[in-house]
This record gives sequence, C-alpha cells and structure tokens, in this order.
Amino acid sequence: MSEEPTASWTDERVELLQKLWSEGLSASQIATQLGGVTRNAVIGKIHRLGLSGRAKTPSQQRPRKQRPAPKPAGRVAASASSSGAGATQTVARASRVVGNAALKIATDPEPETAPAVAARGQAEIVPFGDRKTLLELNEHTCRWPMGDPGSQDFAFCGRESTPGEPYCAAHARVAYQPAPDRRKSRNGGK
DNA sequence: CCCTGATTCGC
DNA sequence: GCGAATCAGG
Repeated sequence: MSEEPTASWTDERVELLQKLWSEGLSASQIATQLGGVTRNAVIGKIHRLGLSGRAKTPSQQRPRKQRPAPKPAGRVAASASSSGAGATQTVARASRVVGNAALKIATDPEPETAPAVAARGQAEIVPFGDRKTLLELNEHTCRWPMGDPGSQDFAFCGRESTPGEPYCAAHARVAYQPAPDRRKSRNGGK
C-alpha cells in the first residue's frame, strides 16, 4: 500500500528531482531516493527539463564531446515490452541505502558489555545535518570519520569536541576504549 | 573497478 | 516525453 505503480514524472517527483539536483545530489542518489527510476531516467529528465550542470563555474564552457564514433549497428532489435503506458521500469538496482552509514571500529573481538555497545551505538548515530566535511572541521569539531572515505556520504562527526581533544565525548570514549585490561597479566611478566 | 553526467536514439 | 544504451571522463 505504499508502492507507486506509476513511476511517471508527477509534479511531486519533478519537484523533488529539482530540489535534490539543485542540492548537489548525484543522479544515482536521486534515482534511488525517488525509487522506481534509474539514474539514466533522472539524468534524462533533468536534461529534458533544461537543468544540467547545476551550478558549475560560470566561466566554465562545455568542450562538447559528441561521439565521433558512429553507431556500428542499430540498437537492440527486440525491446522488452513497453506498450502504450511507456512505463518500463527495470527496477533492479536498488541497494544504495541512503541513511546513516555505520562505521566499523577495530576493537578487540571481546564480548562487549551492554553499556559499551550502547555508548558506541549512541556515538555512531549522527544526523547528516550535523556532520561536517573536512573543510568545515575546526578545533571544536569532532573529527570522527563516518562512512567510507572517498564516498559521497563520507563526513566527520562534526559535533562539539572536548576541548583539547579531537573527538567529542562519545567518540573519545570509543576511540580510547580498548586500553584498561592489563591487570590480568601480572605474573612474572615484566 | 567504482562512480559521475552527457548524449543519442528507439520507443 | 521517456529511458536504455552508450559514451567519455574522474
């Protein structure tokens, strides 16, 4: 009861498309968020609407690529259905979860205590709005990395860090966790 | 390899 | 108008 049988470009979708596009989201991101459409569809629509290039440098011209290589042969002879409605949705690739990317912490495989897990879980969840990019980091922002470096959703925690420390209280706790555990090996050791 | 947008063209 | 296929680059 929540599906959208019609994946056509309704006003709502077009609006969202324009909004997300102007916000700088990539076509694939928009496509996955819209659902039911591929990035090609999004790009196609964007160009059709007249948008494109979003807000590149005004002094940036388009070298115009064009394809010097002509088409060796006609497209696929047999198309897949598509009769009348023109709603050929090949929804197959929809695995780009756009949410809070969990981060992996290299802690010892020891059984974590409930409070520890809770603390870490709390530290992990940081709203995208609060996150900061590398350029936005300063002496008072938590530098805890979140997401995959080099990815689009990569960012830093960005919350207020503990004075003198690179992380906020929650992340500092996580960062400096595996330490207190030496009292067990005292026995002729050194 | 992954990704990005750009373009073409059959439908 | 729509979007898959393809291209060309990062």
